[in-house]
Amino acid sequence: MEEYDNLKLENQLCFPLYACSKEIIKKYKPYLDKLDLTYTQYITMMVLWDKKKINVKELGKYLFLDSGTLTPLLKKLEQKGYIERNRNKEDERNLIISITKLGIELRNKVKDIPNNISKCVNLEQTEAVQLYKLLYKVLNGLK
Amino acid sequence: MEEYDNLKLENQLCFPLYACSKEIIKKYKPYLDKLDLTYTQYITMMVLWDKKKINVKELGKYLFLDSGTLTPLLKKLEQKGYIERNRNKEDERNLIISITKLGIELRNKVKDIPNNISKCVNLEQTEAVQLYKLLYKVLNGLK
DNA sequence: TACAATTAAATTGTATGCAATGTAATTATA
DNA sequence: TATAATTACATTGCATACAATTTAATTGTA
Repeated sequence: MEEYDNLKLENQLCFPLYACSKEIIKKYKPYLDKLDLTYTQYITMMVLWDKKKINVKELGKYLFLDSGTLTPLLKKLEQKGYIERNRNKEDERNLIISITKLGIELRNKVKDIPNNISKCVNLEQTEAVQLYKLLYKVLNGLK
Repeated sequence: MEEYDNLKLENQLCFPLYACSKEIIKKYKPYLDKLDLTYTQYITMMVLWDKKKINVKELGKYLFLDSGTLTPLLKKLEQKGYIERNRNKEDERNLIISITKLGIELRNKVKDIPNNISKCVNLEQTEAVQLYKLLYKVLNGLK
């Protein structure tokens, strides 16, 4: 082992994570472009399809994003009519994001995306599961 | 399996990739901040430490980045004195990036970063290797 | 050899992503 | 209860990312 081997790009763990993430997100683009959605908007809608109603703080926890990213993004989703933004009457600090009828309908238009993306990723089912588990182990174990 | 289960955030493979990548990059921040480097600048330097001289196109292939990202980034690294930017005399379209003495010396200052990051990531050595292999399998197999 | 096609960077425009700061509402406490 | 501390979101500033376009240099070809 040479002195600087651990500083080689091909010996990093973070780099393939970073590259992989970006390259797969690019694969979403043709599908999301048709719906005028970005990847970040898409995963935000995923949380909304599930939760229907959630405040920005909670949403940020699910998505690993902060208000600096979410505030403008949520305004855009509101403009498109997929969500509503309303202050919580009990605690005006909280902004409650709720999905609209149009937002719920959007789900039908993205139904096939996950399958199409799976086809791009050349992994056996067992490998995909393994990768998934390892990623969540890292994500939940970071210190 | 419900109709929309494949649209749940927790059933995506790309999302943990995306989140994991970002969260680990945040762990680099305190170390890189001290050196006034960003993560992207850091991995760019990794290629330069290895190759000494490379044009933008080639560099982009290694890093999965295009000239739109690299051009301003390389100008910043030039300002900091870590690289030089010179046109290839044989083919003026090519911009040759070469590492400077200061750039080579920088390597000594980042030597401990990989070890420090490894400590943040709660994986056994075998798991890390497994993750690494799966990531490169995805990266090289994307279609 | 003119000129079309290709190539490599640079530029432009849009959307993140995040640290740091600001603001307003709420909570804790002296 | 006045005010200090905390909290949630918004704003600002900087650095990516990347698609699309432009520019300049080179190559291919009629």
